[in-house]
Amino acid sequence: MKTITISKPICFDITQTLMCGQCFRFEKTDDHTFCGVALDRYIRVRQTEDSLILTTEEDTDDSVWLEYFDLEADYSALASAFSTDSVLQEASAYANGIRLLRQDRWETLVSFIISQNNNIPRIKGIIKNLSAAFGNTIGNAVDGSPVYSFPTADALYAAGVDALYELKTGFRAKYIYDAARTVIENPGFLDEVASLPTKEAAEMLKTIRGVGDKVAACVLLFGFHRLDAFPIDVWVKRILKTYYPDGLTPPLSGEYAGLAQQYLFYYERCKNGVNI
DNA sequence: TACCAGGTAGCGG
DNA sequence: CCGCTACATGGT
Repeated sequence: MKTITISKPICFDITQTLMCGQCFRFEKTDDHTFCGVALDRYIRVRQTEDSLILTTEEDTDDSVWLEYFDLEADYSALASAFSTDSVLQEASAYANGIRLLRQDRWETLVSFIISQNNNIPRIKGIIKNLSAAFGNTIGNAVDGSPVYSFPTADALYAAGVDALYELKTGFRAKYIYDAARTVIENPGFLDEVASLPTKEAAEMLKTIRGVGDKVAACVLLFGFHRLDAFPIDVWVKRILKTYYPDGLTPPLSGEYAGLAQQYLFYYERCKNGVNI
């Protein structure tokens, strides 16, 4: 194991970034420390006044994590596009520590299939159980318990739909299985999605059973770093109804609409006292 | 008990 | 092209 220290850029907060609902594999262990799995590695991350301190395996260097946490982008510049909108300005002032992670595509796809009509604690539980059952052991947590990678498509396909159902995935079991079948039958599927403009990419993702507009938008935003993808869930629906009766107009329809969405989503949930 | 949770497919109109 | 509902599960 080794420890990496990264000087903390402005507009970065580890708690906001890991608790804003974009990822499901981190647990908070104290005020500023999180443990979890990213890029098939077990990591511990802690934020101090001016640094991000990251403990991980020897086989990665700083650049891997700079990229994963998207620390090289100037979020203050991105957010400046929102200053024309008073609601969004308030949300972004509150949530401006969020960074849009560059997560694994396949994991993001399955995770957001699981997310449908579900709540975040239970989504995390299902993903943990799936990983323990069909992932690979990648090390041990601080308490000694084994840590597992997210299962490959091959592993989930081999497991079969019944085994997925056993892990309390409910009606989503057949959707997860269909996603695995899709990427196995067409190994270039996710690359092709990545090559398409956002709208066409969403249509391609939606050929998988259980992937609709919202899941596709989340997969594109969190797994393909498409900052123009705009997921509309129950929270965003309420926000739109209350503050945006005229529908999606800029900046909610612009090239950074997805970042705006995350600011609004996180702000609204915190305002309503939702603990993730 | 009924309703909700980062929704979607399948149906009838 | 709507709008409506079943769908698994666990928490409140």
